[in-house]
Amino acid sequence: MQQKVHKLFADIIDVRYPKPACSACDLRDLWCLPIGLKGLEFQQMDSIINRRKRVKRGEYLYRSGDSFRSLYAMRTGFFKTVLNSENGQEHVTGFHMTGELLGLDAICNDSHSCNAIALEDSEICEIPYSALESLCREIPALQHQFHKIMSREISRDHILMVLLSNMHADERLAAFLVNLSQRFEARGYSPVEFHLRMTRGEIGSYLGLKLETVSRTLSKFQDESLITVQNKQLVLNDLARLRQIAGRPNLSGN
Amino acid sequence: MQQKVHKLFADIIDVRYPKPACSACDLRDLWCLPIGLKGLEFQQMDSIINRRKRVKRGEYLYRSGDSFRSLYAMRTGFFKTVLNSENGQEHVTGFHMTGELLGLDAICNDSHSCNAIALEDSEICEIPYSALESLCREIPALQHQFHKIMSREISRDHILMVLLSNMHADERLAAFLVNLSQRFEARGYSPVEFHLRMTRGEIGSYLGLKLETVSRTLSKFQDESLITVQNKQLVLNDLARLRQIAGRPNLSGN
DNA sequence: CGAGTACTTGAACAGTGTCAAGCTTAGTGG
DNA sequence: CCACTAAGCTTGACACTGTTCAAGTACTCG
Repeated sequence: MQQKVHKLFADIIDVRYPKPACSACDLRDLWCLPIGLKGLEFQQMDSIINRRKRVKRGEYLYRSGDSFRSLYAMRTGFFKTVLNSENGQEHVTGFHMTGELLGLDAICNDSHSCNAIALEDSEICEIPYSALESLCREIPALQHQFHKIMSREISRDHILMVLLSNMHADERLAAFLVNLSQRFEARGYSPVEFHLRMTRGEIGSYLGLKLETVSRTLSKFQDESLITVQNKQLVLNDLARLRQIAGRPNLSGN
Repeated sequence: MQQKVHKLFADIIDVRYPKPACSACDLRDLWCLPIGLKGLEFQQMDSIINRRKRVKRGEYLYRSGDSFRSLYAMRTGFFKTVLNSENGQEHVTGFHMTGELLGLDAICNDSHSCNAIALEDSEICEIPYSALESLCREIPALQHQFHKIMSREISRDHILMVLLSNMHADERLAAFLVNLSQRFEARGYSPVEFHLRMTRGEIGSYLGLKLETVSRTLSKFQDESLITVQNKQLVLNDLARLRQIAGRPNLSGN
């Protein structure tokens, strides 16, 4: 992640590795779990997070079928989640960055239903689920925040469903780029210049398009001077226009 | 709802109208909230459900923008939820029947983001959300069940996203019919003969197809003797084959 | 530096969408 | 109870977006 605009506190907590502390974590400003907690409650939250994992690029955080024990809060890095269907096809259900919670879809089955794969070297806080449920019974603010996070995931998916049913290739791509832009900005990076961590094929899978269509549409945007793209390096030259093409401003919030 | 196979307890609890009792409610066998509760806990659950609503066909249970106070558990009937996007378009995000919980997507915003509209006269248990959160702190089984329900909603949406990105019109339709069949069966109705409560346009909106395509595909299925369709009355003549066309067995479970 | 992966671009094709016309059904009011 | 009307549905012809297949290029990583 280059082009850092605001300095995050990541460095401070890195020295404590491998024991993270929610109280010292900058992700509180995003949508991570501890939003709204106070003094002592942070310590309780810290106490249930037993370790931080490092996941290298290409490695799996969990696989479909793995038994479900923990949720995972992203500290740094970039992930994709992939659902593989019967006929061997893979489908990307999401791209995930700092502050997001992975594994929510596993609660209902007691086992993971998708694969979580790092697209760059990443750090993860493992949150044992049963401990989290216990703590939610003690700390109403944590409980509420957890419910909000699940609810937001549902809302996001509904918006994505609209995108997948109604929108044309260029609208989908524009919405995708605008969404990435917002999310980078919320994390203190440039909203107009960033590095795509996924392949064209992965973008296509996520947006319901073939990789050739993604490639062609990016080329078209470049011809129209909306973006400058060179391999995975991307500059958004006309965010306003991209927003307009996307139609709906938010692909999936945050 | 005709073609009832197993008799439900609906009649028993109807005489108590308007005060429902989870302890006497047959929906426990589905995925409603009180799964796994014991004696006294049922009474606690009953005590927070303050009233049962009747919603007539065509009426709204809630609208996008309404402030969020309660979740709604469906007792009887049939609902659609509709997201309307900026440009005035409507998009059906789900069809909902007995035992399902509506309003989960509203928790994150404190206001509803979609419209819930009855497709037939329905009865609803209103569950004040703050009371539910309180009770979840007291009853671990309820808490866990609530989390499972939200998680399942997320899993479903992911599967629907795969359907919307990858599958052809006939595959979508087949998956849709198989899913309806399963859900009717789980509720004690015939899995092979039922009444569609939604229009072709609503099916199309949900599946990301135009109503003409839905109509054509249904006609095609009929020509191939897979189904018999007359207006909204439907018979599935070859469920196995439909399942095969659908590819993935579950569109959205239960 | 070489091999494999990722990407770009072209041309032909297929599946849905669009537009239009006519038909059926359900609901309303006389 | 029947006639009327609006809404829903079916079907055809045609257009168009995105897919498929293919070939060639450019990266990336060991």
